Parts: sequence; C-alpha cells; structure tokens
Amino acid sequence: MLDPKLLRNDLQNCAERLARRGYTLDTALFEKLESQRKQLQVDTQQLQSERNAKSKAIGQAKAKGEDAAEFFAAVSALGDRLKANEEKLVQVQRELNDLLMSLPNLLHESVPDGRDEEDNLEIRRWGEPRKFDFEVRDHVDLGEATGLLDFETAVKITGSRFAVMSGGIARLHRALIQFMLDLHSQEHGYTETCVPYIVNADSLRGTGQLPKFEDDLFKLRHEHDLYLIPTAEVPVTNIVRDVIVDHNDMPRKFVCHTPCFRSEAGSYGKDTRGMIRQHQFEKVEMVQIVRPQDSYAALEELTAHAEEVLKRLQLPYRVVTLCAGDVGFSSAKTYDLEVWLPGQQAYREISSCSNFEDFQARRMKARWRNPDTAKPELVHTVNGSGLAIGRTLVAVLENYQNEDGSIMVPEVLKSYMDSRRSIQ
RNA sequence: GGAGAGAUGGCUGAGCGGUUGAAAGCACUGGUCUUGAAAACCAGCAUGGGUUUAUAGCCCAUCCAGGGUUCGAAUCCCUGUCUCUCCGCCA
Repeated sequence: MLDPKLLRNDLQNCAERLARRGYTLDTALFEKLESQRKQLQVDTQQLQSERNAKSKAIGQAKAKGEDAAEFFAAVSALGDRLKANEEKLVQVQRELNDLLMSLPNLLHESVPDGRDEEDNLEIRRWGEPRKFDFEVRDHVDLGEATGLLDFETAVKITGSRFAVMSGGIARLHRALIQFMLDLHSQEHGYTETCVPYIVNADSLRGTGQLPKFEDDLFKLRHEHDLYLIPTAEVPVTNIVRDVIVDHNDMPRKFVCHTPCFRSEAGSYGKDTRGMIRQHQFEKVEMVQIVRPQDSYAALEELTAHAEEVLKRLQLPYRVVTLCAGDVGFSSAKTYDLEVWLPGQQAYREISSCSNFEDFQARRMKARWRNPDTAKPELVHTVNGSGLAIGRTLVAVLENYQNEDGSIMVPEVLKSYMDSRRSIQ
C-alpha cells in the first residue's frame, strides 16, 4: 500500500509516477473520497468529543451525589447524529481503503521506461552457451528418452500442467533443492525456514496478492478463506506481520523451500509444452527484512545470491532490470535472472528478485524500532527466488545433455546424488 | 468432535460500568552518584488517526475481532477467532 499521506499531499506526482507503469490513477475519485473522509471524520470526532465531555460530567455529578438528570437529555440528543455520521464515515473509509489497496507500488527512479518485457534492460551476462555437435533436444524429449519425466500420467492423475518425475530426474530435482538450501543457509547467512503451504486471506493481502489477483490462486473449499501458496514469499514475509522487529535482529534473512501453486489463469496456450509453466512447482525462496536505508543494497546482495546458484551449476544466464511496464504490482524494482535453455535457444526467467520497499510492510504492519527516533517505523522487504526448482531442472537437463539422451550430473550436485555422474 | 479456562502496553501482570490510556514489575531512555561499570535513587517511556508548517498543542480511536446494552464499557450480553487443560480420534 502507498503512504496515504503522500497521496494526499502530492497526488499529481503520485499519479505521474503510477502512469510510468501504465496505471491510471483516478485522481478525481481520490480527491472526492478524501474530502468526504476529512469532513466526516472531523465532524464525527467533534461529536464524540462532546459526548465524552458530557458523559464525564454525569459521572462527576453522580460521584458528588448531585442530580445529573439535566445532562441526560443533552447527551441523548447527540446520539442519533453521531451514529449517522459514524456510519457514513465507515462507508467512505472503506471505499478509500479499497482504492488504496488496489494501487500498485511506486517505482524506483532507476527503473527504465518501457511497456512490456520487450523493453527490459539487460545489465549483465555470465557464461557461454555450450556449443553442441549434435542436435539438441528440449527437456520434454530428454524426459521421454530417459522415461523419467511423464506428463501423460500427470494428466490422468490431475490434469494439464503437472508432471510426474521418477528415478534419476526425481533425485536430481531433490538434489537441486538440497544444494540451494545448503548454499543459502551455510554460506549466505539465511535462516532455513519451513512454513505452512496454506495461508489465510490476511497473509495474501499483506504481500499484495489480494485483493487484485485472486484469480491466480487456488482457493480451498473450507469454512474459512484459505489458499494454497503461490510462492513462499507469502508465508515467509508474513512472519513479521504485526511484529516490531528488534533492530539488533536486522536484517532478518530467511531461506525457504516450498511447493508453489498457481492457477495460471490467463496464460492459456502459453508454455504449454513441458515443465516451464506448471500449476505446481518447487521453489527455494530468499526473503530479507531490512532497514529502509539498506534495502537497495540488500536487493543487490540477494540477486547475487541467486546468481551464485547458477554460477555453481555452470548455467549461462543474464540479468535484466524489468522496465516500468513489466514490474510486478507490489515491487518498486525487480531484477529477473534468465537462464539459457538450449532447447528453446533462449534465455528464460528462473528467478525474480524484488525490493518492495515499505509497500508490503505497510499492508502487514511490519515494523522495527528505529533507535534514532525510538519510534516504530515500517521495514523494507526484499525477496527473490534462489531458484525456481522446476525451471532449474529443465536448464540442467538441456544444458547437460549428451547425444544419447543421457544427462551429466553437474559437479556441485554429485555429493547430493550418491556421486552419480549421469542420469539415463 | 466433546467439556472447561483464558486473551490487557515491547514482555510479565492488576483492574467494584463513571477523570483508567489503563496499577505494579521487567525491559528501555535520560539524570544523580562513581575513576569507570554495577547497584541504589529520581524522572521519562503505548500505538494508530485527525487537525496543523510542526516529531508543539488540541482532539478521536484502540485492553483478540465484530456486533449489542448504556448518558457512559477493559469491565455486562451475543457471535467469531485464537491459546491452554482434560477426553475422543489420528500421521
């Protein structure tokens, strides 16, 4: 959520900054609701103040044993007006809050202009795509060749956009999870965390998936509003919801492996082949809770942590800064890591690292006590995938393939794979 | 699933329907004392919002959440959520 005070004091500027994203802020509506709110709130509080004063006088009169009858009528008369005012105020505040909750974050000034992913800015590349002296296969063909990746059976069990892995590929999949958790927890200073995969609506509002993106979620049939998590970001970041974090504990750094569930509504016909876009996939996520002044350094650090995974796996990748039109709803700035996929002859997203500044923190009331002011202030939240397991698996299969369809095991994974050298 | 008990400030924990935003303790901050520290003593110390140039004042709200009773609710009533104890079931 944006700072309501900023919107009130500098509405035009906010509207211009939101326009960079392609978002049109209805300034007239905001101003109308805001002026109504102001009038109603001032009036209501004035009436409350009168009521309090008179009720207090009754109490004092009674304490002295005096007759308080004369006050009674005066206070009763206030009652109806007060109630009517309060009801209107609540209504306007609700409308204002709905509007506020639907506004995306303001972008950091370093975010490049642009409309969509075509305009994203590549900032660096690492690794040379391997030259193959045979015709490369994509991961679907490789999975078929080894018989260890089965989409048809998954369709029978559940439906489209699921996969069944077995044998060496299932093992490789698990090895990737272990490797990433170990790297981030042992070398990058993150606390390994295990969280619920089902969350309530408050948590989803906190990180920004609700109220706008309910269609992207799997909602459970249950007496309460519960959802499968679309990313570990939701449960992990909400650890600090309604919490005042001790400044000595900052930054808090969490690494967490979870499955992720996404309905992929609106991506019909997109990436229908293979494991790139599934309703269920595993991900290792990094989340940092930091002081505001540290959040951009944290974003660089966390992005480097994600890159380190690709470097150790010897997978070529590039880093792009998302342009204004492509940055997600809650983010102020996002770097995407894109891994080289020989089967597609393209770089494909494998990690997304974002600084949300105080946008999520304001929704979550996640704060820290600033020792300089002694006041609770909003934290900044930063997170990123480190990495998406399914897509990393795809990248390993395609980059490490042999002519006979077997797969070499990356050096860093051998210790997680009983020293196996290849999968076939 | 059944039966009880409970939810109060950063934490622990008092609180006959009427100056209670809330005792006390801990923690924290400042001060006195001390060569320094500790101890002791003194003082301060909730959050959100409105108004405002203002982190000054003034005002409003907040004792799990939402309703209700009342001139007035932390305190009474209803509903929900969560926690704890016992029983049942269970990986």
